[in-house]
Amino acid sequence: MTKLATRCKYWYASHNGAKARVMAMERYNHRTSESHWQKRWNDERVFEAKETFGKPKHYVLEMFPYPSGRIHVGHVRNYTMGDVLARYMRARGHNVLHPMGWDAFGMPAENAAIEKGVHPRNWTYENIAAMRRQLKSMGLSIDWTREIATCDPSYYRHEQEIFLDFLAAGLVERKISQVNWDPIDQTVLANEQVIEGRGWRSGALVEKRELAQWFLKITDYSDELLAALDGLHRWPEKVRLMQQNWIGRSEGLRFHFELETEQGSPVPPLQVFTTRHDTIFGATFCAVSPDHALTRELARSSLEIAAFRRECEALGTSEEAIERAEKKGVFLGLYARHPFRPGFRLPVYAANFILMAYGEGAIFGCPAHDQRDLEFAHNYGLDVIPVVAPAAADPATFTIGDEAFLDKDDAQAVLINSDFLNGMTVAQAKEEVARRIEKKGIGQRKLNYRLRDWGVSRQRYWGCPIPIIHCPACGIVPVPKSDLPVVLPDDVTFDQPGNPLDRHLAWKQVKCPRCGNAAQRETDTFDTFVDSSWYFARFCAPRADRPTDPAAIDYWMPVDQYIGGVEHAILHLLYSRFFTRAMRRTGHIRLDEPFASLFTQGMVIHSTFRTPAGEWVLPADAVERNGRWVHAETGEQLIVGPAEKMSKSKKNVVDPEVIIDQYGADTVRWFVLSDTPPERDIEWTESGVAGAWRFTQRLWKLVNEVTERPAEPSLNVLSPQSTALRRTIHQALHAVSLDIEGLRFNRAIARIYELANALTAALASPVKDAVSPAVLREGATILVQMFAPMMPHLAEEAWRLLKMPGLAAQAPWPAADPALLVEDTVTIAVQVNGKRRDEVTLKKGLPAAEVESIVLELDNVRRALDGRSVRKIIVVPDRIANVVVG
RNA sequence: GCGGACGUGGCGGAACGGUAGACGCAACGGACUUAAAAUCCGUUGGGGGAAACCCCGUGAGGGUUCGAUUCCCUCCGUCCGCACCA
Repeated sequence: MTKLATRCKYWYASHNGAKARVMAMERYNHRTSESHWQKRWNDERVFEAKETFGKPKHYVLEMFPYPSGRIHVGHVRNYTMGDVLARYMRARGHNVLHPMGWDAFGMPAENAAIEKGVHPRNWTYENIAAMRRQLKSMGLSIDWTREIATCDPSYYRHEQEIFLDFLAAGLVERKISQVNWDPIDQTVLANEQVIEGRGWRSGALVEKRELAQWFLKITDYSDELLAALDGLHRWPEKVRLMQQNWIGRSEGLRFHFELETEQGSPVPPLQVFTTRHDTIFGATFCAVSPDHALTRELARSSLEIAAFRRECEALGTSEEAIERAEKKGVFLGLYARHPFRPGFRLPVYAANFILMAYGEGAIFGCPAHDQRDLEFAHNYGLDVIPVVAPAAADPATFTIGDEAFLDKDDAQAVLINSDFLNGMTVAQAKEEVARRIEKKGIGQRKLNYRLRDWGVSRQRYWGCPIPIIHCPACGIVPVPKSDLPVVLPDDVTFDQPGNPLDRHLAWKQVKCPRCGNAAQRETDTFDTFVDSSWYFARFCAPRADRPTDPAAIDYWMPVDQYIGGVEHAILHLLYSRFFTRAMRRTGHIRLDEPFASLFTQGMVIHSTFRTPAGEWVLPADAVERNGRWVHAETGEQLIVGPAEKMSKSKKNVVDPEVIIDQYGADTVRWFVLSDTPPERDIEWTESGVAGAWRFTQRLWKLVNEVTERPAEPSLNVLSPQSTALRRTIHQALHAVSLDIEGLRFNRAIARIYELANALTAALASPVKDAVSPAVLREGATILVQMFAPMMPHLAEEAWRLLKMPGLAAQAPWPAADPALLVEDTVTIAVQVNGKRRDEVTLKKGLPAAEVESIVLELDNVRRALDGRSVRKIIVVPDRIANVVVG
C-alpha cells in the first residue's frame, strides 16, 4: 500500500515541462474504476444467463468453494481462468452460464462451533458474505442471481428427494461396515483424519468399529464408469488414468476349494479370487482375511484365532505399518483339496495380508510367483513349487530364492511342474485352467473391481439430514416426499462430544409415517461429497421446485468447461460421474457425463521465510535489501526456503484482498495468468505482481496516446508500415483467440505483450505519420478487446476513452481479417547439413527449384560448402531449405 | 512395487520433427533528473573474434532422420497418484 502511494506521487512529480501532454493524462486508478464498472455490470445485468434459443450455449464452471471465510490466491487463479473463458465465449456470441455457489456443509463449521461457541449456520453464512464480497471485488462475470449454498434447505431438500429416488431405484444400501471410530469425540473419522493411528483432534487411538451405514451403489456402475473414460477426450489423460486405477478392474477367476478338517470331515467350500490361475499347480496353501466369515466363526471356539484377529485389528493400516508388518497368520485347522491334484491338501490359514474388501477375502497362495506368498511360506515352512520359468531355464534345476518369479505378460515364460499345463505360455495356461474350472462347475471367470461402494453416513450435525425414519415395527421407512425437507434443527449444543442430532430428542423422536407408532429419525447426515455431486445440475435452474428443470438442464448440460484443482481428480469427479448416471436412471437428467471438458489447474506456491530461530515469517513481513531477505521490522536476516504450497502453518500465504486493494483486481488477474502454463504450479512473487501492475499503466498510457492522434477516417490508402502493423494486429488477434480457446493463457498474454510492444514502437516511430492514426486506433481497439477478458475493468475504461459504444464486456469479439493472416513473403532458414547458416526472405509458395538456386548463391552457404559438392537439397516450402553435402 | 508426468539461460517459461531461448521477471548500460524512484531506449545462454562470422549448448548416453527440445531405447534426477488389490 505505502509502496504504491509513493510511486504515484513521484509519477506525477516527474512529468513536468516537456512532458505536459502526458501530464494531462490521468493515471489509471483501479480504486475508483473497478468498483464503478462492477456496479455498471451489475446494474445492467450483463452477466445474467438466459435460455434464449438460436444462440449456442456455453457452460463454464469452476469448482465451487468451501466458505472458509476468506478467498485464497488459489481461488483467484481458478476463478480468473474460468472468467477469461466465460467473457471470451460471451464475446464470441454464446449464451454463457457462469454461476457461483458454496459447498457449505462440513466439519470446519462444527469445529468453529466447538471452539468459538458460534452456531455453524451463522459462522457459515457470515463466511459466505465475506467471500462473496471478495469474489465480487475480482470483477468476475458471474450470474449472481443463481447463487446457491448447499446448507440451505432450498438446496438440500432436493438432495433428499434425489436420495429417496435413488433408494426406490435400488441404488442405496444399508450395510454394516468398518469405520475409524474416535472414542473421545465419539464420531467416525475419515481416513484423512486419522494421523498415525490417532484422531486428528482428540489424539485418541482410533478404533475400528462396525456400524450400520448408508451406501450409494457406485459399484453398479464400475464397468460403465471405467469404459466411459475413453470417451472423455477433453479430460486430462492423467485424471483418466487415476480414475482407471482407482476403479481397478482386473480379469480373473473365482472358484471354490472343497474344505475338510484335519480328520477329513467336510466343511462348506472356500471361495477364492485370483488373476493368476495359471499358477494353480504351484499352490501350497490357502489364506483368508482375519475378517473373513470363516475366521470369525472359528475365532469363537479358538483362543489362538481370536487372539490373532485382535492383533490384526490393533495393527495400523498406515503405509509404514504395512511396510514393516511381517507376513503373519494362524492355521485354521482346515485343509483345501486341490482341484487338479487328487489327494493333495493345502493348509488353510488366516493371514494378515489378505484384505477382506478385495475379491473374496480369500486366496490360494503360490509362493513361487507372489512375493507376499513367498514371505509367508518362508515364515511357516511351506513348500515353494516353481511352475513358471523363463523359456531358457532348465525346468529340472529352476529354483526360487528370496525373490518370487513374476513373469507378468512375458510371453517368453512357460509352465513347468504343472501336469496338463506344461509347456504352455501364461496366457494359454490361464485360458486352460479357466476352461477346466468352469467345466467342473466349481467356478467361473470374473471381473473384479477395486472400487467399493460409497459410504455416505457421517455422525455429524452440519450436513444434509438423511431422510429416513427407523421404525421398530416397519424397519427402514423413507420420509414421504411431502414431508421434505427434513430440516436441521437450530437449537443444538456442542458442549458434549458426539453428534448433537443424536441428543436432540424433540427432533429425533417422530411418528412412523407408515404405522404411526413411535419411531426415530436417522441422525446421520450425508458426506459433503454428496452435496457437490449434483450442484452443477442445480445451477441450470437454481430456484426450480424439483431438483432439476428438464428444459433448463437439457439446454445447459453438460458443463462445457470445468476447472478445478487436481486434488479432486478421483473423489469429487468420480462421484459426480456416478451421480449423473444415477440421476439419469431416476429421471432427473438425460445424460451420462456431466463435464464435457475438464481442466486441472496448478497450485499457487510461494517461497518460505523463517528466522534463524526457526519461526515462520509472512511474505508481507519480509523485504529484500541488497539481495538479502530480512524481516521488515526487526531487520533480522531470514532464511529463504524453496517455493511450496501455501500453508498457514508455514505462513507462506498472501491475502488476495490486500493485493487487490493495493494493485487492483486487473493486475492480480493478469499476474495469475502470466508466465506459467495454467496446469502447472505458479510461484507468487511480488516482483511479478508489480510487473503486471506496470503493464496496466503502460496499456493505459498507450490507449491515451493513440486517442490523442488526430482522427483519420479511412483505412484505404496505407503506407507499407501501416499495412505491416495491420498484419501484426490481426495475426495477434488470431493467435490470442486460439490461445484462449485452448486455455493457454500464458501464451495469450505473451502475444498481448507483443502487440502492445509493436503499437508502442509504432507510436514512437521517428518518421512522422509513418503509421496511419486509423491503424493505430484499430490496433488499440483490438488490443483492448483482447485483454478485456483478463483485465475487464481497465478494458472498460479504455473502451470509454476510445469512444466505443456500449460496454467492452458486451462487445462482440473482433474478427481477424483472413487476408491479413496470410503473408506474401516468408523468411526461411537455410541450413547446410542441418546447421543453420543463413536466412532468406522469399515470395511465398516459390517453387522448390527456384529456392534451391537462390539458396546456393548465398555467401554464407558457399562458405559453408567450402568447395564440397552438393548431394541434395531438401526444401520444405515456406519453411526451410537444407543443403546436404556429400 | 505399479502407473504417470517432468528435466531448456540467473528465474518463470516459448518453440505443427524445420532459425532453440518468443514473452515476462531479474540484472547491467544509457537518456531524463540536483538526486533517487518512476518512465523511456538498449544489452543479456556459454566461449572465440575488431568485425563478418565461427564453435559449444535443451539432465547423460545411444538410435531413427537431410534435420531432434520434439520420435524411439537405456540410464540419472525431481514430482505426483495408487499401493499387502491376490
